[in-house]
Amino acid sequence: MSDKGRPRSFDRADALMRAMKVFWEKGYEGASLTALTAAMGINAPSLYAAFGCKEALYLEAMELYAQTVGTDIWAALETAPTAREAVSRFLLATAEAYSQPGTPHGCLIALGGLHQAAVPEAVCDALTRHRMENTDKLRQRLEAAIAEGELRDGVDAGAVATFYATVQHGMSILARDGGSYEALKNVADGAMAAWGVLTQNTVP
Amino acid sequence: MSDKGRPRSFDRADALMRAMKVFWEKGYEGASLTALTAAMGINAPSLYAAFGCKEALYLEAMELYAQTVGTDIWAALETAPTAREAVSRFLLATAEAYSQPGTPHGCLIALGGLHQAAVPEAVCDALTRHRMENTDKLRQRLEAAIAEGELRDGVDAGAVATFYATVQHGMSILARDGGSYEALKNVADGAMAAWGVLTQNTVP
DNA sequence: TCCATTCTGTAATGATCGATACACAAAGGT
DNA sequence: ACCTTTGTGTATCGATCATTACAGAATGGA
Repeated sequence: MSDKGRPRSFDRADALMRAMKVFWEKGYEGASLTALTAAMGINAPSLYAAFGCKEALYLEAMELYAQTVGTDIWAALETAPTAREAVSRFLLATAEAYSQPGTPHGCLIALGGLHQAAVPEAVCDALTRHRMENTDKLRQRLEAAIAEGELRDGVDAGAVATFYATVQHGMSILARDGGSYEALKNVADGAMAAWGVLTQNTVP
Repeated sequence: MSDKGRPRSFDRADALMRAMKVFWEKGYEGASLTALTAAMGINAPSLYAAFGCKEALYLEAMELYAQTVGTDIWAALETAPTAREAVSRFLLATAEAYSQPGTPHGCLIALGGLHQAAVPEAVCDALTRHRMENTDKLRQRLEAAIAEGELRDGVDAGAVATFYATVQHGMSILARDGGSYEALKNVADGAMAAWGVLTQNTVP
């Protein structure tokens, strides 16, 4: 029913990926329609026909980021045999991703929507929600480790998860400031240095 | 020589403080001239006569932030008797400042200029430089501790400083996401949990 | 008192923003 | 071949952005 009319002359998925990179580098407010259409190789009306509006395009780009770049980073959480290894690999994957040449440094989601006034409410909310969900993934992995007996019963999984998520967010800023892979790895190692003490603490 | 002509009808320092709060909450790009002049209680020509342009106003506001809010946070570095206590107090002061009711959450400097394209180059550079200088303050305190014998000779002061600065940057994002004082303190405690291991490591 | 100087408020500047009106092109269905 | 439907390119929309012309108001100095 929808294969009538003139066919689209560009690859929607490819255009979305290009838009994602622009948003990643410049942020929502820094990515002008002019910059977006130039990078996507299309004109404004095509963008609006295919994606709705800038806000909707951003939300799609954010999801694409989460499902491509994000997946690389978070995959370790589910494949590593122990929680400690999972968090360690997660941080090292972060260090690697954030210093990857050819892509913007730091995380689209961590660095986006930090100034409410500069961004539509829905975008700000979606970004905050994503950050929360990521913290939650860490927490769930830690809780699984408690259930499996790797970690002591009573370890505050939420607190530990918040700590590692926060370190990762800081790594985005470090990456934006030009921090090298070594600098990022150093932070990852530093955070893992807290593991022993953190997983000894119990909820009071 | 300059007390000729019609006197200024507003308090420049007060207006700058109000502008600082707007930039703090909204960021450079989110703070429109309309919002700035409204908060400052003056009209655009008065703003331009007193501060030059938006970019110059931002740079002044940033310096004011560093010398007021910033000083509260960094004071501990110089007053605490040991480096460990200095860093610990620094992180706790951060947790307190970033959750202070009545002020925007998180740090103006940590959260500013993270998207180059959305901000004048000079602003972006000044913010990055400030973040670097802050890391340097930590490093210098750690090096002093090495010189004094508190820390082992060979501890990588730069690496430890980068770790704690990065954690603090992450705390700004946590604060923006509504993280409570308890959540922020929890991160501070987590970072301090790494102290023992970090200060055992030596440069290879 | 009159002038030079500086500030204030109104109102407007050109530039850029996100978003579209419109006419034409390219496809399928009949 | 014709109609319907949808995408494309040009050119433009009103809104908002940062910035400023301009005329009047308020001061000190002559």
